[in-house]
Amino acid sequence: MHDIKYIRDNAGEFDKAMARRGLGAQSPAILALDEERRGVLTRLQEMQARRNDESRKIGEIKKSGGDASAQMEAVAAMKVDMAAMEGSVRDLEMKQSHILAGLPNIMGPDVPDGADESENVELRKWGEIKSLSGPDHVAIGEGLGLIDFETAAKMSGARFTLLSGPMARMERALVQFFLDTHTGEHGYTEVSPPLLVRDNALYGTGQLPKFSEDLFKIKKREEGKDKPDEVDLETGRTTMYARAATYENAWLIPTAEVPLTNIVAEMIVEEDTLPRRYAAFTPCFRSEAGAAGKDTRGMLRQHQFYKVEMVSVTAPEESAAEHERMTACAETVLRKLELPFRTIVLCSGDTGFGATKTYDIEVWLPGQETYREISSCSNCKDFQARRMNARMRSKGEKETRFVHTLNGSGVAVGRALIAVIENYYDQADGGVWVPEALKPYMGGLEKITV
RNA sequence: GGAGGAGUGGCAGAGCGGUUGAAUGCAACGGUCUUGAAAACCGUCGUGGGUUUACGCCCACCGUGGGUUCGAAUCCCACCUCCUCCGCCA
Repeated sequence: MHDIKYIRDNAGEFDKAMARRGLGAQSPAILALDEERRGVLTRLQEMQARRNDESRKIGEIKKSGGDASAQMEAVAAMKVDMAAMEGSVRDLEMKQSHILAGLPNIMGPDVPDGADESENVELRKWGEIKSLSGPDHVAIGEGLGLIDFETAAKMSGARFTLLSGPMARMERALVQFFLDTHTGEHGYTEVSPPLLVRDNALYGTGQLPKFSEDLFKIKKREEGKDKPDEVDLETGRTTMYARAATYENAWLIPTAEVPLTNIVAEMIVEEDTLPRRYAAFTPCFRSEAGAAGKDTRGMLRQHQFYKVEMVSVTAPEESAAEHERMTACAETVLRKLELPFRTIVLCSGDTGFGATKTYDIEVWLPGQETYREISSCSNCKDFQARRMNARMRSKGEKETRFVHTLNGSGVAVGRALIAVIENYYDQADGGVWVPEALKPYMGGLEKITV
């Protein structure tokens, strides 16, 4: 959400920032609307002031036993005009906030210009690539009989995976390792948040209203429709989305960023309790509506995956440094896993809606002979805070300021599993070595073999 | 699912339909006192918005949205949320 005052005072700057997002000049329309809104508002308020005055007089007249019917009639006559103006103000306000809520965040000056992901800029590389190429996780996992896409598809459709045995355990081991590292060494507080959230939470982090098609929604069962007994006995199909009759219109979280960031929604936090650092392990649900046909092989892009997420809430002055720190925290777990990675800064065309600046960490995948995203760390500054009204107060200060929020994967568990499988593959026997860091979580197992 | 209760400022908690934006307490801030601090005392102290060069003036906000009224925190309706008890349940 953008500050209309900022746009009023910095229309040129604002339009330049939107131009970097590939948008035309936004301020003329916004400012015209704003002016109209304020014009009507001022006239309405003048009328309200007059009404209040008259009403007060009526009260006085009546108290002293006089006849106030003339005044009462006059005020009653004003009501028609006032109602119209109220409607018009509300209308204009809604139009305005609709426009403002739909515009992306202003990017940092140090974000490189570029049209798409091909123009992202590599910042650093780490690790020795031991296998430049090799079988992908699908071949390896199916060879071991521990990754099963067909069975998952049977019950759930495309973009689901079923892991079993030591492969399932390794996924859990990654989760444990990531969380233990971030809570034990990086100062994050572990959180186990709700996975179903309301509209306003998703609005706060910026997924709504623009990106609803990327999400899964729990729909209320309509009375008389979608009943469990309406399952078609021949096909076994039903149109029912959920049986939770008491819970309606919730969304499955696409990332723990949503519940974690919303912890501070509607709050005024004392500055000395900042930074707040939260880490959570959660499933993530994404419809992948815009990715049809993309990454269809394997478990790289799923409707459901696990992720350990980091969220920081900081004072405005601290967010840039926190961004670097958070990215380093994500890199650390990859270092400990000895997985080769590179860190890039996303160019203007690839930076997400709510971010001012985003670092992606990409891990080397021998099966694809390329680096693929495994973490994304963004500084949203006050963009989300404004939307969710998350503020802070400094010691001794009276006024509040919006906090800055940051989020980053620490890291995506499914993709980390892919990276381990492919980078620790032993072509001699088709097995997968267990990374040193994961051994404590694998009961000391050295290697996954047939 | 059934039956009740409640939503007011940073927090707690009052509030006959007519200067109530809202008592009181706590917290916070400024000051007096003190070597310093505490205590005590005095004072300040909600948010958002419009307008003004400025002092200021004005408007809105007591869960949300409607309604009644000349006038609503206060009355009516709907909704949302939270709490308690019962039932069911991992």
